[in-house]
Amino acid sequence: MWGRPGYLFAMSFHDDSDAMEAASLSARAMSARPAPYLDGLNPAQRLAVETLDGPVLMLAGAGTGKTRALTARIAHLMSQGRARPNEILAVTFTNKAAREMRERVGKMMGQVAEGMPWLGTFHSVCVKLLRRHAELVGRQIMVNGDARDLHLRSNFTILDTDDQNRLLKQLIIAAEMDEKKWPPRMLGGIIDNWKNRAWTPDKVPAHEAQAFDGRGVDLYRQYQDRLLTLNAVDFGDLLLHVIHIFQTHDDVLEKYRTWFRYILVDEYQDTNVAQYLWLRLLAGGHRNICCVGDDDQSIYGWRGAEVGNILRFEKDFEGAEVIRLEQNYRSTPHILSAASGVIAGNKGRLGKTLWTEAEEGEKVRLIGHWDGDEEARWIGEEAEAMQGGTRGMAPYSLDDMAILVRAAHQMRAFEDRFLTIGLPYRVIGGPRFYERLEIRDAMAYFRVVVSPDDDLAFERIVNTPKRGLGDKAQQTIQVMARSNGVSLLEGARLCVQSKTIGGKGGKALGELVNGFARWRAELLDGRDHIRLAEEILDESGYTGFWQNEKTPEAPGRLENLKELVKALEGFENLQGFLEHVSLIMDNNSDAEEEPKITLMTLHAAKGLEFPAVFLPGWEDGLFPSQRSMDESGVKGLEEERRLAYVGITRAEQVCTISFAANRRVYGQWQSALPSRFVDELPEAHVEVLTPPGLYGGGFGATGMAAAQQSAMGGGVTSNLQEKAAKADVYNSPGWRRLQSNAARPIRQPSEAKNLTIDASAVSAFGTGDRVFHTKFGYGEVQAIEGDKLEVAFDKAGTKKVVGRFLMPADQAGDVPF
DNA sequence: CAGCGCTGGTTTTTT
DNA sequence: ACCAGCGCTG
Repeated sequence: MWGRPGYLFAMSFHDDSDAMEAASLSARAMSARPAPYLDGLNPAQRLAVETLDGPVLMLAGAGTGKTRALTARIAHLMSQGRARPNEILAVTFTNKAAREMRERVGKMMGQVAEGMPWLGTFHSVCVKLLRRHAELVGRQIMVNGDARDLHLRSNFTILDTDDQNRLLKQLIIAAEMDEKKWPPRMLGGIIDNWKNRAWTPDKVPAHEAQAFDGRGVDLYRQYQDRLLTLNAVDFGDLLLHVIHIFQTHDDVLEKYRTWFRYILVDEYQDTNVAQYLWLRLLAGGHRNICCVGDDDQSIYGWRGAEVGNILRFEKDFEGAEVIRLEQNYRSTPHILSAASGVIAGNKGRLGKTLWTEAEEGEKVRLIGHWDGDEEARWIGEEAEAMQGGTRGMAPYSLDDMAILVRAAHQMRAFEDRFLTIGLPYRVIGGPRFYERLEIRDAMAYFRVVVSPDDDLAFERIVNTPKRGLGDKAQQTIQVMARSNGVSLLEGARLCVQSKTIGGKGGKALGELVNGFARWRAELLDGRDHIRLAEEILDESGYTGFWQNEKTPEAPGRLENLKELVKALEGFENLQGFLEHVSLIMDNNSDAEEEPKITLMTLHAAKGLEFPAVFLPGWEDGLFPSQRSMDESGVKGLEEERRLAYVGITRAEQVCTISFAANRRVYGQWQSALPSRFVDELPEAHVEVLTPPGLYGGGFGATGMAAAQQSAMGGGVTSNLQEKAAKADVYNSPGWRRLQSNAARPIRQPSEAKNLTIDASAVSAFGTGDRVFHTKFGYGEVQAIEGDKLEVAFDKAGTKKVVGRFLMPADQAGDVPF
């Protein structure tokens, strides 16, 4: 991209030459030749890139090229000689966003991006700062009557939620509270909330004092003390501690204010109070801060994000330049208009008008269904049909399609349906890689080897795999450790030595303790850390434990463990790995072979785009979510509306919204009205599709059959109730409009049946065969109907599944009894 | 210590 | 309807 001179110039940032010198050099270099990174930017983007001084708010609507502008701005800062790569602070929320930005700056500038150590998530930047200044965090703590001055050390560990909960549980039990009524997770949530608002225990306001049975603040303080003694922090602390350091050490703050000449913030609408304070502190000197965001896409209020931050930007940073990116490069006019129509229902927006030069394209498609199952069936068929091109549209690959749901449980209906018809799909979301049980266990082993004092990690794995060390034995270890003032591992060693724990458990514990001694010695010897990691997992019996496990998840877990060991390659040693893994590792998407339709929540879809998007479940109560409205009133509703906006604006060409009149909710059939958001869609941009059987003669035979089927399937609802439900639905404005707009049926029901099935997979099984399914585990074939097999799974019950998702059980490593 | 049955809860999720 | 987490029993 950049020619040779630019590249050389860029490299010069790495030497220690004076910045002013660099500036004039750069000015000359740049005036010689236009800056290629400015090419193709529209006027607004260009303004956002070139307005370098003072506070800038880049209001970037969906699909308006904000990442492009942001990266160009970084390139511009560097090539103008305004800052060296290491003097730019650029923060994002997710590792993914950080990685993306790094890559794009890299492409633009050559290797310079490698030299941007301060491009990262809020948390990773804070870790870096905190490791430098850990000793500034500390206080006096009373331990057994003595006042002890404790402070954090720079090799502190970062606790995951699991560690956190176990710690809180101990505190709650010690406080003699009923942990049923006052669960640790709840306390964790409260404390998290407080930390999001940058409240240390002494700053929690009085009106929150009754939290957690009036003990919340006290337990919070104890928790913080406990963390300090463990030389540990949680995620919230990363920001909190840094803020505290900045607030109490002017010299440190001043140093970073000067050092970070320019600050860039991505997704500013998602910042919480703590992040906001952090930014204000750092930008307080020169105020060269550029925040990028879109108030209309603020969907994380429930976890502390403050839309207010972005709404208040001009007040907070006086004289701020607000630049709107409004040209959309993603979606068709119909889709944009539909999205704009919906979001217009919100009050107090900063306001933007998205426009596009794109072809008009398809209208947003709206379709109502009798129930959730039928909705899933219809979307499945539509997705199949769209691969070949249907309704006069171009063909789409499954990779180009996504189904975005409000709540994760909605995905089930689709998964069931897709498994039945053999439509390949992929689910995005679920637990992150490093949150998985087996990964945390493995990491706990590594942690104990690296820091033998890590009691939380030791506790986690002392009886995993099972070593015959129950509560009793573990308490004995605790007592031994505490009375000798040593770590749990050391306490365990003493228990073995003194035969306080004997028998089978004692023997196993002895082996474990010896193991740790051996691994630690090897670690200190500088043994190859990948080998060492494998050795730890094998010799501890952890790998073997999963090998013997016959659950459907076991093979996957072993796979993950391999993946974990592979990830070690990127690090010099175990210490380095542990330091970064909790912040850096995310879902690594394995290389995909075959096209698949994507299934995910609306939240997970933010920032993504797809040519064709399905938005099912637009029913009041589900979406907007009743709970959201109950708990947060109008604010909640507005956030839901933004979620709708995010959903629609994910679509590039085809956006299909649907709702069902009846849905099984917690096992009960419930009828629902179409979402109020359906009524907010501007009619001119919506085409109403006709569901199979619903129209052309009122509630036709097929529709009724479907209704009865579902009623029978549910086994609960009477026909009368069905009719009542129907009447309700028909009274809703959305449904009435749906009817009045209903176009004649365009689509012939048969056109969707064109999926090819691997014939060999079907014939490969016979009744009575043992088979393995990656999701349902092992089972036995009960019956074969065409391409579908009825399988009685050992754990998952009887399901109808397409043959291609099955493999013979013996090939899956099943040892028959 | 493992396995079973009971209970309660059930939006969204990052770091 | 379904799952997770807990306590009881063998």
